[in-house]
Amino acid sequence: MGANAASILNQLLHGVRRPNSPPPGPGAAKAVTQTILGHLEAGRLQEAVSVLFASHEPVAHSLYARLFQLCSSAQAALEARKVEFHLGTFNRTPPAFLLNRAIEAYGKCGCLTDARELFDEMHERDGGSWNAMIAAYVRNGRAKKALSLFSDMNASGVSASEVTLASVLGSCGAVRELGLSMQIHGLMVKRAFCGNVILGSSLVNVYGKCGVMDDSRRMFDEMERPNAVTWNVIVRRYLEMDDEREAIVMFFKMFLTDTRPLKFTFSNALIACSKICALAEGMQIHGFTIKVCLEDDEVVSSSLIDMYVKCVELEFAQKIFDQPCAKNVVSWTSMVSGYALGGRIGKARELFNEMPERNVISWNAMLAGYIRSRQWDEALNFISLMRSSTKDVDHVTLALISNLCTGLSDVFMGKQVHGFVYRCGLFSHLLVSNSLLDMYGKCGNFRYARACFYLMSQWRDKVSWNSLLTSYARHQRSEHAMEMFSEMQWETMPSVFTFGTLLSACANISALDHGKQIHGFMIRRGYKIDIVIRGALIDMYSKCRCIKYALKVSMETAPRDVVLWNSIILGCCHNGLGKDALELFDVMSKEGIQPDHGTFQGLLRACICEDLVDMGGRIFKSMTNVYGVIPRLEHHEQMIELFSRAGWMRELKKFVKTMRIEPTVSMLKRIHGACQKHEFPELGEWASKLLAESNISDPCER
DNA sequence: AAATTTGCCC
Repeated sequence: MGANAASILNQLLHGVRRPNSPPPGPGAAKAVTQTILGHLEAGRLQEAVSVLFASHEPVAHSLYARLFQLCSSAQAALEARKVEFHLGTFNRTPPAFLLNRAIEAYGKCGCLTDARELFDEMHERDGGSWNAMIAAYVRNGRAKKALSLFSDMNASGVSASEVTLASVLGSCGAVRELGLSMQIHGLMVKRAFCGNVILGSSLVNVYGKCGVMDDSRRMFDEMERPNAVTWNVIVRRYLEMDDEREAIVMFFKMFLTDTRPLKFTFSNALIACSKICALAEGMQIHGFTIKVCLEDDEVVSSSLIDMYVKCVELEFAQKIFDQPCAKNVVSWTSMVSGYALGGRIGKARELFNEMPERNVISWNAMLAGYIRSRQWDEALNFISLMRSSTKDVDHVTLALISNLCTGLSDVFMGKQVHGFVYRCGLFSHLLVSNSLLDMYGKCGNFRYARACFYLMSQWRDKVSWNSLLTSYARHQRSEHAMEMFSEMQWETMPSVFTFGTLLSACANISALDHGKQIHGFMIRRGYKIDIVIRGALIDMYSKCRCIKYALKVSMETAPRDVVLWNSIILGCCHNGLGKDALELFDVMSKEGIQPDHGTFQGLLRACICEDLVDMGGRIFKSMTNVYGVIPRLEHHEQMIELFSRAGWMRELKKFVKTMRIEPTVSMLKRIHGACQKHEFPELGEWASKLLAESNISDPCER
């Protein structure tokens, strides 16, 4: 494109230079220069260049240099070409330093072809020419080109200056060129460039980007006077290596020096706090921002709001958000997201509706809220609203819609999402393909799940493996899940997510040895035994009839959440310890944990195995009256089981007749059986009549 | 500077 434009320009130029135009009189050049300077002083670069262009006399080198510089900062490619043409036409061999300025100007304008042509045609290149050309590549994101030119430079015997090395190190960071960076580091030591703070910071940066944080930190510690940029780099690199603690520590260290943090450093440190919910540190940083009068800055206040949102301190976030200067799309989206993911969907939607402008991220934040709180219908409505309000749909939107299909167990809709993803060319996006894989797997469509999994061979990660593994385990294919685990280790490392699933698989097939091996493996390899893993361990040990271990794991350490308690209570029931289960419920209540559906299934199961019919009845009533947990189908089934086993037929009748739900076929069968055993025909006939009717209306249910 | 996939009980 550049060459094409240049050739058109050449034609134009030849038209301008008429051969029979009168020769310029004496003093004409001076007049031209004056006119040009006049235009420049008034900021009219275009006019100045036009005057030069029409003139048939060379001007002073310094004027060319100034024009090139102005073209650079104004990013005026056409003007730069005109100046270069004039320079080349009226100077047989223009000095290298001027041509270097031209290369710089082309680089700044993004005209790499022009820059390179000029560079290649130069008769005499100096170090500056190489620098200018390398910098042009770097500026336009062509890191590999920059590095290959650097190698040409070395081959041609030109020695690199500090300026060159700074550009080159930047490119090394972009393409993770650790080897070359280390060579440059060596060269810097040899040429005593190590005191150069820009080069030092570049090395801290490049080592961090290449993932060798220890080297990055050593370089940082060796630097005598790290500046604000150096500090920013080290904080940022720790953050990107997921070492949020160290990022925060470095930020606080910085505050002990006299260096004033850049506002980006504030936001980097705040992001680190957000990621690990470090509220106390975040609040201290908030204090610092006030101290240096940056709390009103747009970027800093957005970061503060997001920090409070992520630490679930919505009141604090709201307080900052209420300041007029803090309101922009980003902070607004943070607030919506905070309320939405915190379950305060109504408040989130209110705020969303008030937004003066929204982008795709704002829409996604709201949609994520509906899906997180399993409000499927609202999510569907919101999606149609989104489709009619904006053209914006990105990979996150598609992953969210795929999750919605998973929640609805709607493979049909899921396939439509898949088709849409395919047409957008987004299937190779890891987030999207993982969501689709998960959708097929969780819906039990293993043919499609497998197909996705193989198509993803080139880019799948441990999330893909975990997702498929879990889908198998949840569809009663635990052995298959265990086999996949061995296969998985050829490709990626297992994570706590993997072990959570595997332990549950072991529990379901009573594979105590496997379960113990996993437990031991996790301890030996230093995996964190978090609350989910502890729940899975308790479940595994108790289902494998190893209640001693189960109780040991459960009582070892707090905290315990409701799922963990449910595992303990159910675990006791599995081992015939109903009374203990009921006692443990009191301990759970004393810890202030609210029971849920699962808890009551455990308690009713305890009553069944201990024949505590009265107690069961009281517990069932307390669900609605005391705990506000609406009994589900399973609880009704358990009550029927409880009365039937004990032969409490009148109570059974009363319960069945006052149930708020329709009796299922399996309930009717259980009732019918009990009535026969305990000779209670009045209810038995009712049950068999209903069974006969359901056989006609629903032949599939048998 | 904001949204995003995988795990335990029922």
